[in-house]
Amino acid sequence: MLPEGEFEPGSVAEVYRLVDLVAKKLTRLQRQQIGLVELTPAQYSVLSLLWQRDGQQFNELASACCCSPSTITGVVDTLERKGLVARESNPEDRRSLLVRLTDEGRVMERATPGLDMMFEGCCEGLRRDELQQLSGLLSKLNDMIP
Amino acid sequence: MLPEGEFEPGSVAEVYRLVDLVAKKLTRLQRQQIGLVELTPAQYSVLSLLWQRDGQQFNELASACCCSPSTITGVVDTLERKGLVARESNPEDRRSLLVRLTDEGRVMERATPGLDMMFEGCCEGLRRDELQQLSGLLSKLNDMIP
DNA sequence: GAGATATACTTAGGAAGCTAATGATTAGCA
DNA sequence: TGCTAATCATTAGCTTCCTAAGTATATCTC
Repeated sequence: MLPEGEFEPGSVAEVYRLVDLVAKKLTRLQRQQIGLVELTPAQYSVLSLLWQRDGQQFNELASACCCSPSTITGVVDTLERKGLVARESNPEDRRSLLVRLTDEGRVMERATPGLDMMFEGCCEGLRRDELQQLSGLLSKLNDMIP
Repeated sequence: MLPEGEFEPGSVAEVYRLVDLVAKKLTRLQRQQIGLVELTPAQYSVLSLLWQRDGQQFNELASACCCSPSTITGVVDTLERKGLVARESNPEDRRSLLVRLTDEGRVMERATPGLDMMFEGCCEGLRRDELQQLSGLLSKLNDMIP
């Protein structure tokens, strides 16, 4: 949620405005696609992490998703209600729980379009090398922000 | 909320992951600063738009913030409760309302650090020309997404 | 001018996001 | 060993965000 102010060109504030806008637009596109299988972006993110590696702790999921642990509690609640995921006690540390996919949650992967599919054709005006450059700069910026 | 998957380098999906991460991190920084004057990022965005031009319609604010009109209804409700903003009927179109700053809302501008201030020093590792390049690429990408 | 269509805001209901505080468990250290 | 501090998940209370449906007003079309 950012205003279209006049910013010093090349300032971080200007970059923030654009980054925020682009993120919101892409999320909106993603929401449309993902909605076809009754998932929200947040649910998709958590499932994706589990498809990569099943059985993760709440704090792992939170830091990967860049949100607070209490948010993950809520998303996992919803996914559990849908029967896609289950809480399991962690034998190594009784403070923590592991989130694990159910059979249904595992099957879901095949029914769900990947991110690349969702964004296909949405920015054909950007050349390959421009996308890579963008990727590189964003990655560098990302590493610098605490 | 994005997983750290393995992505084809230079794909839109990879750019999305990074854009989303950077946006969240910067918003988190912003929230800390803005919290000192009891504002949320969404409230700050709406106030910023009004500081630039007072008396805007809900749909203008919504499209500038890239969110739905009903979200603006909620944010304006909160700002109104705080006495920073007021609803005013629009003489030109009786369907719409104008959001206008109160005196208190106007004064707020001087008490609030600008975006540039908030992000100062958060990415000194990025050169001036890199920031401008990033800005340019993001802007180009932004124009291509519906 | 009357009816259909479009636009502007609100409401309802739900999900996602935050912070701060709580309860349980573990780790550090004196 | 035993006390303190840190960590993990949850809860409570709010704000923000969405979609879909509702109400009021404008506009278009015949």
